[in-house]
Order: sequence, then C-alpha cells, then structure tokens
Amino acid sequence: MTTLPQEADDAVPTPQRPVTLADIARAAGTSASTASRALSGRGYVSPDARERLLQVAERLGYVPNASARTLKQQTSSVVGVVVSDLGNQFYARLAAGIEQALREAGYQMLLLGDNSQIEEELEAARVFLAMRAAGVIMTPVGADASSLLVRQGVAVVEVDRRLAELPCDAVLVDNELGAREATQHLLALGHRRIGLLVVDTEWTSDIGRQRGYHAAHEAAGLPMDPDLVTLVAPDAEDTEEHVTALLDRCPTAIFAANNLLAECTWRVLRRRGLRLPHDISLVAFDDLPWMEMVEPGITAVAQPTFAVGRRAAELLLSRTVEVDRPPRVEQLEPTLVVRGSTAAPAAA
Amino acid sequence: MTTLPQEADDAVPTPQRPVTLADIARAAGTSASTASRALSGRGYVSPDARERLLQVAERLGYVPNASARTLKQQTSSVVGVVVSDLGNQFYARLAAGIEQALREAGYQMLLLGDNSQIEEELEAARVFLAMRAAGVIMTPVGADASSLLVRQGVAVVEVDRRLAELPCDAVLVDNELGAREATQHLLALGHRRIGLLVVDTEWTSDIGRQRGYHAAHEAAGLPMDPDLVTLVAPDAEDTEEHVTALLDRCPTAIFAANNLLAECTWRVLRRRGLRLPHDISLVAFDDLPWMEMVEPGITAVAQPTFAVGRRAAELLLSRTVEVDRPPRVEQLEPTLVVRGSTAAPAAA
DNA sequence: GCCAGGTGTGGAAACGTTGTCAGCTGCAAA
DNA sequence: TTTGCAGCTGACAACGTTTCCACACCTGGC
Repeated sequence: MTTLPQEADDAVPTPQRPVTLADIARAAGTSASTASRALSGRGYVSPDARERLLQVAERLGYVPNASARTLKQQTSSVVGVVVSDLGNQFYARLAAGIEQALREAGYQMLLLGDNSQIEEELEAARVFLAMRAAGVIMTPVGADASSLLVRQGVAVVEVDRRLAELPCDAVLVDNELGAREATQHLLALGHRRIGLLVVDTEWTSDIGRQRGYHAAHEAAGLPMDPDLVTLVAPDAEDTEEHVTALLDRCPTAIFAANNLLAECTWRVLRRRGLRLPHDISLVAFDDLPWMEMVEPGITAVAQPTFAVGRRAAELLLSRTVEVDRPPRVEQLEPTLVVRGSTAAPAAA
Repeated sequence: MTTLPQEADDAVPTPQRPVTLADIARAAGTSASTASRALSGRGYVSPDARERLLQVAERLGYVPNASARTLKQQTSSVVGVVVSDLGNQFYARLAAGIEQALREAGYQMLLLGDNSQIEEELEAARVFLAMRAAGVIMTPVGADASSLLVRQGVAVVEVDRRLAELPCDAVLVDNELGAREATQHLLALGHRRIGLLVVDTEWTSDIGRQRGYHAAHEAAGLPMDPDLVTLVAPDAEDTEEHVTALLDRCPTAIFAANNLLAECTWRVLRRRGLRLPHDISLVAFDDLPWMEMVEPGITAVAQPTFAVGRRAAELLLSRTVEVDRPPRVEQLEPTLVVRGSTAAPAAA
C-alpha cells in the first residue's frame, strides 16, 4: 500500500452551520410554522408565502434535519435490512432488489449483516428499533429478532425463509417445488442413487428443499437410501469432507441445495477429475452466472432473487398504508434450467 | 406467485409505546438526567443508582431513541455509502468490506445505489446530509456530491476512483500498475496486436488502466495501433458490437478493463467458437470467481476489493478522531493472476 | 349588522435525549 | 466555625421539526 503525496489543497471553505427552518423563516419574514407548512406541503400557506419560502430554501441550500423530523413524527424513511452474508451473491442480489424498490418509493435501506448469528441479528433489530425504522426486511436466523420488532409495532417482512413466531409478512420461494422438479428431472433421466447435499438447519428453505427431494422419490414410487442425504453444518469448514464422503457412497447424481454447496461440489468433482455429466450428474439450487459459463453448464433451479427482494420491499411499504392488513405470505416460483451437467447415468 | 393461507394467528400483543429515559427514571426513582448519565456512562452516578437504573432499563427493554440522540449530538452512527451498482459483484464486495468494518466499530451502513447517475448521487448526498451521517464513502460519479458534503463538514472517502474537487480521503487501487503488468504479460508472450476494451469515462480508474496499457507498450519500445483501443459507452447497450468490431481488427489478445467487459468479451468469443488461448488471448481487470472456474481460466488482475472497502471504512472512522488530519490518498496493489486464457499467439 | 366558514398566520408545546449548571450532602483541612 | 472539594443529583434548556390551537382577516348570505 502506498500513500500518495497530496497537492497543496485549496482550503476547505468554512464548514458553516447547517441551515434550519428558522433560518428560512427569518429570511422570508414568516414564522417557522409557515415555513414548515410551505416546505412539507400540508396545511394552508398563501401561494405568495410558499413561493417566497421555496426560493429562500433553494437559495440557502436548505436540507431538512431528518432526526428532528423522525423524532417528531415517530417514524423515519429508513428501512432496516438484515442479510446473512453480503458476500454471497444470492443475498447481494436480494439486497439490490430491495434497495431499488425502496429508493423508487423515497425510502432508504440500512443494510446490516448478521453472520447467521442470532445475537448479531438481535443486535441489528435493536438498531432498527432505536432508529424507529419504518420497517424491517430480513432473512431470518432466529425468531427472537422478529418477535422483538413485531412486539414493538415495527412491520417485518421475512424473506427467503420463515421463522417468525409472531405473525408477519413473508416473501418466499417455493423450495419444495423447485427441489421436486430438480429431483424429478434426475429420476426421469434414470438416476436411482441421487445424493442430496443440504445445510443442517431448521430453516423452511432447507427443509422445503429436503421435502421436495423426498416428494419426488415418493411420487415416482422409488426408494431412497438415507445414507445419500448429507446434512452439512451451517458454518461449514468441513463441507469438502462431506462432499467427499458422499461421493464415496457412489451416487450417480448430486443435488446441491444451495449455491455454495454447488460450488464446493463442483470444485471437488473437478479436482477428482470426474467429468460432468459422464461420470456423475449435478443439479444446483439457486442459479448463479458462473453456472451458465462453465463447461458443461450446471443444471440449476433458478430463483427470482431480485424479484423476491423487490416484492418484499413492496409488501413492506404497502403495510405503511394498510396498517391492519392481515399478514400475507407470498411464494414466488423457481424454474428449473436444464444444462449440460445432467444426463442419464452411465450404464453400470 | 401464490399467497399461502394464514393460520389463525395469536393476536399481536398490544404494540406498547416505546420505553423512554423518563420511564426508566420514574421507575427507578431518579431524574432523567441521572438515568442518562447511568446508561451512557459519562458523568457522576452513584454505583447504587447506576445499578438500579441498569436493571430497570434491562427489565423494561429500554432502547435509546437514536433520532433524539442524533438531534442533540448533531451526529449519528450512520455512515452513508453510495455505490454505482449493487448487482455488480465488485461493488457488492466493496460494500461487504465496508459493512464489516463499520459494524465492528459500532457504526451502521446506509447503502444507496446511484445508477452511475450524477443526479441520483447528489440525491444520496442530500439524504446523508439530512441524517447527519458520520461520514460518507462513495464510488464517485461526479464531483458535485462530494463537494456538497465536504462543504457541509461531512467527512468523505472516495473509493476505487478519485473525482473530488475538494480535498478528501480516498482509497484506490493502482490501476496503472495492474494494467501495465497485464499488458506486459501479453507483450512478453509475443503479442503485438493487443486490443484494449475500456469504458469511456474520465474516471481515474479507467484512465489509469488505459495509461498502464500505453506505458507497457512504451516501456517495451513497441508501437501501438490506436484502432485497437476501443472506448465503450458507460451505459452500454452496445458493448457486444464494440467487442465484435474490435475482433474484426484482428488482435491476437484482448485486455478487458473491467469485469463486465471481460464477461461480455468471453461470451462473444464463445459464441464465435474462438478458443482461448489458441485463437486469441484474454486478460481481465478485476478477478471474479467465475474466471477461475471456466475452462481455461481467465488471466486477470485481482483487486483487493474487500480490503479496499475495509480500509475506506477505517480511514473514515479515523477521521472522527483526528478531525484535522490532512486528506490521505491510499493505493492498494493489485496482482496479476496468470491462468490458461493467455499464451503466445499462434504463429501467423 | 351579524354570523358562518374558508384562508392564512404565528405561538407554543411537544418528540427524547444530552449537557450545563446550581445545589445538595458529607467530610477533611484550615 | 468556616472553607473547600469531591461525589452526586435534578431543573432546565437546548437540538429542529411538526402540529395543535387560537386568532385574524376576508367574503357572502341572512
């Protein structure tokens, strides 16, 4: 790291005290009340006074003090968002969708990461409470955070999975459907030993994906080898070992139930020199750009991630209007994208 | 999209009015001043009273009102962050680094996207001003936003590129060095017709990368064909056409100066059936995971993106302590990662 | 000539916190 | 006995906004 030399800088012009409503009022010869009405646009103001105040505000570069407003109105235009891991593209896209929808509506996103840690999630909830956030959107880790928020009257939307104990909105993906289609696809190709890699949580997302895997087998009237279902610890230093262990049980296909597991599996396969789809088939849950770029492409269940984020934001904002609407749980549908990583198993 | 039926829900327990300092004080039989001192930990409080107040606060689930505090103290623990596009992995990683460092220090990140639009960036600056943000970190698009902020006394750190007209901190990557190494690598392999794809901006990042490309040629005493330098419009619907046009000029290698251009180029090459590195070589600026996963891997200039984000946050926070420290511009070094996409040009 | 109601205005009281300040208690030093 | 001071406390005034309220001015209809 280098530190560049600084050119002799023009002095920073006096950092003046911020302009307040009172300043505007004084300059325009009115009271603060009138200035407030003129600039916020509610209540009677004569066109004359309004015009004058708007001009003065513009001229002085008035920026309303958000804390004062929030303090008075008991609510802000900030929406809290908690995701597990911004580094994961899934969460990043989710956040991007949320941010876009919020910004269009004049709201801002305060983005915090828990690292899938309940305490950090709870801490985030406290921060949002402290700021009187207009609402909170989260990929939940535990139920406590949402309970705390809902009890205090803060609107909550859960995203991607459902954990709340108190009623709140949620936007989910039909995980069971996606997993069932993925599994069916493999079964239809003739696979009978399909390894499942899934994170060992109680989250509805992972549970749903497991259920889809089972449902597909049952619907086809085919037996399952329980040894082929591999539960991986959430923090996961040892994911690779799990993948290796699963391979030792000789599956002809693997269904990796999230993008991280899929990537890990793909790397292990590559290192071992196993060729897709000749030696083994692979399906991923959650389609990422790289899955289309590698050769062969990875068959994957594509989630409408960005749309989920947008929808969550919309749902949250709608609640600021219809306060007492009963909680709504929406499910968006994933789609199976078939690529080259899946084919009929090699003849035994 | 489906809406799931809602189970008959337990009524939400009365959303009670938030607990205030006054409530705590009353319950503990002290004044609000004493309660404030006890909970914030500055000023004299008897151990006895402190203990009592802490317990009451805990029992009632007290959450201090951030707006009131901000209003009074004229500064908040929120740091504004503006990035061009959260969907781009580069910016997502940057944000992740910033968020991590901020959270460790007890600050929060308010993340806004401009879409590389000056007006949206300016709007974001106004929002931060309104919230009395402790500081702002941005990948700048124009100079106006940072000028506005700096004039109002808000600390600004520019990231990835430098545009500010008023003095402020910055954390950059040595773009010229990275581009020079990439180009040198190609020259050393024997390439003499190296196409450059770069976005047509005045940003120091893109300018630096262009400069590195030129510098490498000059250092080697080799001529450049100006036709091989392709400037692509920033919004870029027509990037593909530019790539195609560049290919028609028969370069033996292409240096794509950001990850989007690299991806676009890669796709065009694939569609045309051109094989890396046999038919053409490719180097990318900004290494992303997929570049290591495709076959062959893409030789790329890897930026310490996450570290840049962290460092920017640290620099910003350090300024809250040393207020009058002269502005500092730091440059982190990228490293060239050589992979299979580059080789000597096919004998003509 | 009076009242009703629409317009427009400013004073003042919030919102919840922090910080200043004066004042209280003891207790030790003068 | 006074003085000083450390330890501790509560009143009170901010911070900048919004909002309720009272009031003042009109106009038009009785």
